[in-house]
Amino acid sequence: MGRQPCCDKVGLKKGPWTAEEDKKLINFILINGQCCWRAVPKLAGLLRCGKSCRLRWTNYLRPDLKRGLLSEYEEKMVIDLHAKLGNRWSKIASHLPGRTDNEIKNHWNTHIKKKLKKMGIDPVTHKPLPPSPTEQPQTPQKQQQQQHHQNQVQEEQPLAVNPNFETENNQNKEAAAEKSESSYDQSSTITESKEEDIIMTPPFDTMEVINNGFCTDEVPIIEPHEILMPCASAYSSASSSSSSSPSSSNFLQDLQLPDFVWSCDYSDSNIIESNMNNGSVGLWDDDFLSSLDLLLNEDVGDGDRKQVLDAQLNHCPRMVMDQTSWAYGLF
DNA sequence: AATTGATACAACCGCTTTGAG
DNA sequence: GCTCAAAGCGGTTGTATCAAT
Repeated sequence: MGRQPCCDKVGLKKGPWTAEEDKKLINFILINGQCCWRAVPKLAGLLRCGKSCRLRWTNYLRPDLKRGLLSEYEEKMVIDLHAKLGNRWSKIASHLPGRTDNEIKNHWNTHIKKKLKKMGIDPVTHKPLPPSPTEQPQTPQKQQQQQHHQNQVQEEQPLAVNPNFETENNQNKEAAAEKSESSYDQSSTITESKEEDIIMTPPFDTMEVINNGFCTDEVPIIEPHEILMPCASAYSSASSSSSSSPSSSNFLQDLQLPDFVWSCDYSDSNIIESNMNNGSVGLWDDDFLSSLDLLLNEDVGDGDRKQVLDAQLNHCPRMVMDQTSWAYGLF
């Protein structure tokens, strides 16, 4: 009974990925799509654990990833979502297309935490930090008043980070309503949807703090719709502004990938439509696929190339349709 | 120029959840 | 219904880079 272990861990490579390994992984997933990570290393000719391949793909190689610093808007969303969801990074990441849980987690630990502390906000509870011993301690009455005020804020100002949230909330409510209609056990359904779907009101008005006092001067203000960059330049700028391992920094240059639009703003379908209409090259456009094919199959003779390309193009629609996390799945 | 400390982020580890057998 | 591998997830570590001394 049971299955074979995911990997025997003997002779498996660890540490930073090389451009060659990235190339192999990209090539494999281009052809086969994401399936059965256990088999990926063997089939792709990698001395890596399947888990490692999955992480490398989801956190770094996935084509719909945005790179670079989080925009002010994204930071606000992260803070707000963290207030509601806690350290459930994958849940938070699901609200930020193109961002991974790992990326958000890292950004939280390195940037946002400090900023919140600087502002006198506890990054764990999202409540004002207790006064330092040098400050006058609050009387119980004052604390009660403050708590009362927070409760009022909670009641009076349902969170509205952005229109999408409102839509989501409505959708969640509708979903919850549907659930309750279809389920006899209403109480458990509601509890579950509260837990998983409904965006709860934060313990205090985070956005007020953000809007009034959030220090954003350390972060370049880039609205999501502005993040539409030629791949090569985007990566070179990202790698020049941030430190990353030699193997991972600028890996696209290592791979000598052609220029194309590596990421786009999934939050604005109009922009996507506009880009598609005006002929901007999306990642999985035929142009890209043929370019990448030329790269990845550079050792394939001209006669074989068309055959390989056709085979890959046949596979790609399946891959795109299969992966809901991918951009086109969001349309 | 060398050393040290801080920072950022990719990758790993180990626990939990999911689902196939 | 049980077992166990696969996948998912969050916490932690390792390492490259940069700035300060």
